This record gives sequence, structure tokens and C-alpha cells, in this order.
Amino acid sequence: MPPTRQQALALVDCNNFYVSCERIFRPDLARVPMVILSNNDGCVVSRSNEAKALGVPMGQPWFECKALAEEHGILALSSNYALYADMSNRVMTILSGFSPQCEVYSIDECFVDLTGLPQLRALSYAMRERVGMWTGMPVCVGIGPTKTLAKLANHVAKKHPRSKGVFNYNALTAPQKSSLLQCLPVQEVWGVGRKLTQRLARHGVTTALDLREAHIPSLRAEFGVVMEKTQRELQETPCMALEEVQTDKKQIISSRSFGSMVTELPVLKDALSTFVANACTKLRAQNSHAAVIQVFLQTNRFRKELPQYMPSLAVPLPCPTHDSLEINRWASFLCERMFKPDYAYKKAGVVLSDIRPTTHHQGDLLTSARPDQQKLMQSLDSLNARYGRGTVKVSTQGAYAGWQMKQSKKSPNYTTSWDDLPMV
DNA sequence: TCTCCGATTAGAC
DNA sequence: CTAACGGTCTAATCGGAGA
Repeated sequence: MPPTRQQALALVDCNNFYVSCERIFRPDLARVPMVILSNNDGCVVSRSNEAKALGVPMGQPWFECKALAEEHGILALSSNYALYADMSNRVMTILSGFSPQCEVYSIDECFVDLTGLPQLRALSYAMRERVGMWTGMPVCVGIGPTKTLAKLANHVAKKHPRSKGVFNYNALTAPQKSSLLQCLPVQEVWGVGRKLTQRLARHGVTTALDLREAHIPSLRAEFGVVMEKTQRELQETPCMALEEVQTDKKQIISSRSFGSMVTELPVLKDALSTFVANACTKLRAQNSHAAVIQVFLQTNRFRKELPQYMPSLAVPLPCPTHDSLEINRWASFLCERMFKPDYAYKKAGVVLSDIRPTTHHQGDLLTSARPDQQKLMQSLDSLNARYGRGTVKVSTQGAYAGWQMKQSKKSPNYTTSWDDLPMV
């Protein structure tokens, strides 16, 4: 193997992404302590710096923040995924202009391969500036020889104002690298979460440096291959490739907590028909069929005083399909099978799995290929894409009120809906 | 005893 | 007024069933 030149991988990460999306269209909120809530206005999923400074924890149920919020006037907004997805696309498009090799890692993060390009610092500032100028989105850039170190570098860029939003790990000397890693708690390392942090501590590993230097065979034996990869990435050996093409989903889930408890079968079926419609739209968008469909129901697990019931039932389909109508009949059937009165349901969902490309599908000779159904689904998708989700519906799909989630504080769809623009 | 498979766990965001 | 706690996805690992 020829010696390979060290990679320069940049991780570009948007700052407080959901909050920033909202502020772009509400400049008056620039310094207001604010948070964005998860679906159903449940938990805090994005915080402004002001809210972080006031001690609002990530993931905290909003009702538990109420006292603090009222004391300090913290603003909470429902999440507006149409807006966030659109802003994300704009940012990613701009970043892809800097390198042909990009991996959109999540809604607010992108790995950009800058290997071989000169003046990485200047280039990184250029990325920040262009994204900021064209979209208003603040981002930080971390550069490293592996994904794990690029992530860590990004963390440094975010946390230390002196970096001005850019940190290049590759530019450090060996001693500088070690002392930096020594300052970073091991939980800041990508792939090391709450549980692993505790287990690692029992083995005397508390910093990123400890992990990098840990005895390899015993680490592997105790923590498995994932941890070993992480360690090797800290040692600057790439173990995780840049994945430029997004791969098809192997499983598609559509589920939601209800705005209030549901006790009636028709309401559950109505909710499920909506979930089926969403899941099948995604399935068809990636040109796949599913061979297994699963439905689950859940009572409210936080209400310990109420009787709990969390059934789940799957059927292997005789013939894999992406037909919303057919899948909805199965979902309905499974729901009836599991439904018991006298329980208050708080959540339900549909899982499509054993997903395979449409092309591999052997239409079986009995029920085979129904071109009319194919056309029906195609028309349904294009109408819904063009005129908005829910223009054409499957089954009751939303006719019954009572299960829809709470979203009382949602901002307008500034970028994706003419109807939401104020008429000046 | 080995292998397979479903369920569980842990992580990310 | 009161109750109020996300959603999707992947990979590894565990543990029992069956060969």
C-alpha cells in the first residue's frame, strides 16, 4: 500500500440549527432566550445560547422548564420541519460548491472533503461567510484527518470563541494534539454516549486522550468493535468512509404521540391510515417494496398509575408492495387484532421492513402486477407533492380529530408556503 | 455445539 | 383549569430455539 496523504475532512455544523432557522425570519428574536420543542410540544430539542446559559437542559420536558421559562422570559416555539428541511437544503447546496465530495450527515451537518486543497483556514472562513451571506445561517467548521476528529474539532470551534468558528486539528503538533485531547471529556467523542461514558470511567478512561491511549485488546474485548473503530479514528486512522450517496432505508417508521389520549378503535385506525400514507410515500420515493408490515400501540408510559399495554404485531406480506391501500388494510387488521378497550392509548405507529428494490420484485402469478394500482399511487404522490401533503388521502386519514399532535406555537412556513406569507 | 433470528441496547441528531 | 415527557434510523450484541 502506498502511503496515503493525510485526509482533511471538514465537518460543517449549523449553530443551534432550529433556533437559527426561526431567527432568520424573526430578527427581532436575535437575543431572546428561546427554545424549539419536539413534536407534540413535548421536549426541548434546540436551544439558543441564552437559553443554554440559563440552564435549560437538552431534551428536557417543556412543562418541567415552565418555572425557569417564566422567570426569565424564555420563548418556546413548536418545531417547523418544513422550514428546517428547506433551510437545510439551501445550506447543503452551498457547501457542495466547495467540494465534489460531501456527505450530508444530518439535517444540520455536512462532512466536506477538503483533502489536497490549499489554505484550509481561509477556505473554512469562506464557507462560513458564504453560507452566512446567502442564507443567514451561522455555522462552525472543524477539520481533522478522520470523521471522529473532525467532529471533535468542530466541538472546539463551537465552544471556543477565540477559534472564530473554525478549528483545524491537522495544524496541531503532536504535543498540542495530546493536550487538547486531555482537555476533552470522553463523552464529547462521537459514539460515546451516556452509558459508555459510565462504563469507560470504571476502566479509568475519562478523557479523549485516555481513550486514544487505552490498551487496544482489552478495550476491544470489553467494548466491542465500535469502540475500537472510534479509538483508531482518534489515532488518525480513518475507519469510517465518507458516504456520498445516500443509501435506501432498510426500515421506515411513521409514528406519533397523540395530542390527547385515544380510547376508540376508529380514531386509532384513522391515525394509522395517516402513518401508512407517510411511510408509503417514503417507500415509493426510494422505489422500494416492503415485505413486512408492523403496527404498534402504546399507552402513556409516564402515567404509571394507569394500566399499561404496548402491543406490537407484524405480518409478512405474501407479496411485497408499496401500495398504500393494501398496506392500510393490513394496518387496520393488525390494529383490530391488538385493540383492547379500557386502555388509553397515547401513541401508535407503523413500521415497514424487509425493504427491497422494486425491480427485484417478482410479481406473483395469482395477484400479479396491477398496473392500475401503480398508476393510482403515482398520481397520488404527484398530487400530494404538488399541492401539499394530504391533498389526496387514503382512507379516513385525519377525519377524526383527537389524535393530532399539539403544535400551538408553530411559526409560519416562510419558505415553502405562499399562504403563510404576510400580505403587505 | 453451532447457527440463525428476533429482541434489546446504545448511539446519533 | 389541569396535565403536560420526540421521532427515525442503524449496527452490534444478546439469548433462546432449532438444526
